[in-house]
Amino acid sequence: MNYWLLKTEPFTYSWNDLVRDKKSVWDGIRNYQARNYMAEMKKGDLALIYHTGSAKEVVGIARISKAAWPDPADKEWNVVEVTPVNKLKNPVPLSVIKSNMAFTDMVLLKNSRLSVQPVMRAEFDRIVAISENK
DNA sequence: GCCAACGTTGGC
DNA sequence: GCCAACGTTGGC
Repeated sequence: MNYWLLKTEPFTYSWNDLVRDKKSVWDGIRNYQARNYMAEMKKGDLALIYHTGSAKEVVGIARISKAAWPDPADKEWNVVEVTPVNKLKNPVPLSVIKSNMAFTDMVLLKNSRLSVQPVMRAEFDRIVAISENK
């Protein structure tokens, strides 16, 4: 089981949109590194959903409900299907992640522009723990 | 609104 | 193959 983080601009497509839609094809990723990570995703993997822009916080957990397949709009690229699992009890802001030593190696901090990224299980668990203890 | 960091493109 | 120029992302 692998863990991931998916970024989205909430004005474009938010966690609430995902909940409303029940599932969503995660498309429009046009970055080779991100594409490669998408190709590694397996059905059942979990992904943190992170809001960029003015939000800058992890808001929920989604499941990869369908592994990567070529984007019908441009077959050079991949899409996956994601399904919401649960909203975090409290969102975990980037500022908290930045100030916590447990996350110094997190891709979110080291490569802030990557919109699809792997997350260590320990990081994933810590984010969930922080979200519940507030 | 600015700009640092990063990725891509294209001339050489 | 190098790298300057340019474009994009996303935090501040």
